[in-house]
Amino acid sequence: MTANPQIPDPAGLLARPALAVQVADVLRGLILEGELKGGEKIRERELTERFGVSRTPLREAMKILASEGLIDLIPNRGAVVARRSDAELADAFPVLAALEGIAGRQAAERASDAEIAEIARLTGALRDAVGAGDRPLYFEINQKIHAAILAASRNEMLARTHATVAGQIHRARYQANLTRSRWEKALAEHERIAEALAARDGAALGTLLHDHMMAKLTAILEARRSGAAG
Amino acid sequence: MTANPQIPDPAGLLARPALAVQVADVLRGLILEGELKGGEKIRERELTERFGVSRTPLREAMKILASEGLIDLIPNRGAVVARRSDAELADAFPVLAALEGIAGRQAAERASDAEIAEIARLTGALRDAVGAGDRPLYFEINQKIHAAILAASRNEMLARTHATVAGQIHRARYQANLTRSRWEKALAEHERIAEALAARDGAALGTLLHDHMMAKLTAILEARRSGAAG
DNA sequence: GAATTGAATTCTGAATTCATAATTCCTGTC
DNA sequence: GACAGGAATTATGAATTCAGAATTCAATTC
Repeated sequence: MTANPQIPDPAGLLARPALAVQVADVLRGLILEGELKGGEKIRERELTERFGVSRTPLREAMKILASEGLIDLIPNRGAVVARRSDAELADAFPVLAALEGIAGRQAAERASDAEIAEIARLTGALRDAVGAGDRPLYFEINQKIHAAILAASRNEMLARTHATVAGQIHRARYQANLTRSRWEKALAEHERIAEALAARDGAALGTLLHDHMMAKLTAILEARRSGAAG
Repeated sequence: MTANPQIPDPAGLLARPALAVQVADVLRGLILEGELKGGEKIRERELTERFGVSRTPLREAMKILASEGLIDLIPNRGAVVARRSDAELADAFPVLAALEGIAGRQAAERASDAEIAEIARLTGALRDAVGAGDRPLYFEINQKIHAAILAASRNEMLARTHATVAGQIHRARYQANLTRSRWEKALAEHERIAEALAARDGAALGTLLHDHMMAKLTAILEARRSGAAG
């Protein structure tokens, strides 16, 4: 008999995740995909009908997303999809850059050879996407590379933290209507990143990833300034 | 008429936070204060009676804390207070160190003179606490200094991210049964931190805070290794 | 015709109820 | 006496219900 009652073995063999967690995942997807836009009000009734669940798990899911910063809860008035100001974006990127920096340093130490090869392959595909002028494909591969580096860092806490911060500025990253010159610079940065990883040079990789992210911020803010607000 | 239904002005003048959020705050406090220990099972019934609320807001609160990583939800078996392994601690500290590093860099730029003076004052109090051999006081002031630097960085996203990561390893930080020599080294580090802030030397402050945090990790892991596990 | 007040409707907040899964304890058997 | 099986109890998951706040719309007055 333990004095502290404990769960012996989470196992999770056939344990289905709670409905609220599933709903949160779907809702998060809707927000990240842009189907629910920033500033938009969230109607409980509408979503319960859409998902076919009652209000209880939906409201629990909304609490989860609010704690992630994806939506804002306003007492007695429901929830709205969070809208990030330029100032908040500018604040978030140094945080993301620092997180990617550590990810790079740890990935250089911990990545398997297979992971390094995969990232090299993705970088090649990125070059092809730039050559073909395919922006959606570029964004997709770009995201895969960053996710692969995060995974290769073998740091669960880092990955979770990164995902939370990145989620809050996710949509902004696709607003960067990048110019050809910025696009090619970004590709060059990615190729140096792949090289540093292949050489397992953690310090260089960390710095490259950090600077890459900060350059992205500059590009996004410029794009926001030139293109009129949405 | 907006196509996107929007909340005109959150205002929040007399808007009380939702009961679930209040419950989450209290529960978080219980976990951080150590009243609910790692691995301990959370009984809904017990807590609803203690807080005088129904299960609904309590369950919403538990979803919030789970998304913060403070508790683990096990489907159909309730929740347990998360227990962090040494490996997870070792993963968390580089993340925290990086976050404090940016905090330092931004605080050097953005802190008001009053904030700098306050941190200098707290550092003096820290020296007194070391002189008096008062460890609880030392921990308290130490935490206030780090919080003050975070606040001075004027970066809400950074503060929130830091709080989330720090919360998950909070209790471990007080396990560091620090030796006299480590204690005095930490104090010296704090005095250099205060100096760098006074000089508004962001690069130095960032590095000092980063290294300070990593040194703390080393001390904690050593303390855990020598002292038997709890 | 515009503005303000008040009633009706709609939505959110929280408690309660119902269903289902897990744990515990007892009984019977080997 | 120990182990296996099963019933009873207890806890969790989710839907429903009830209460209260906010929004909307209409009516009245200036």
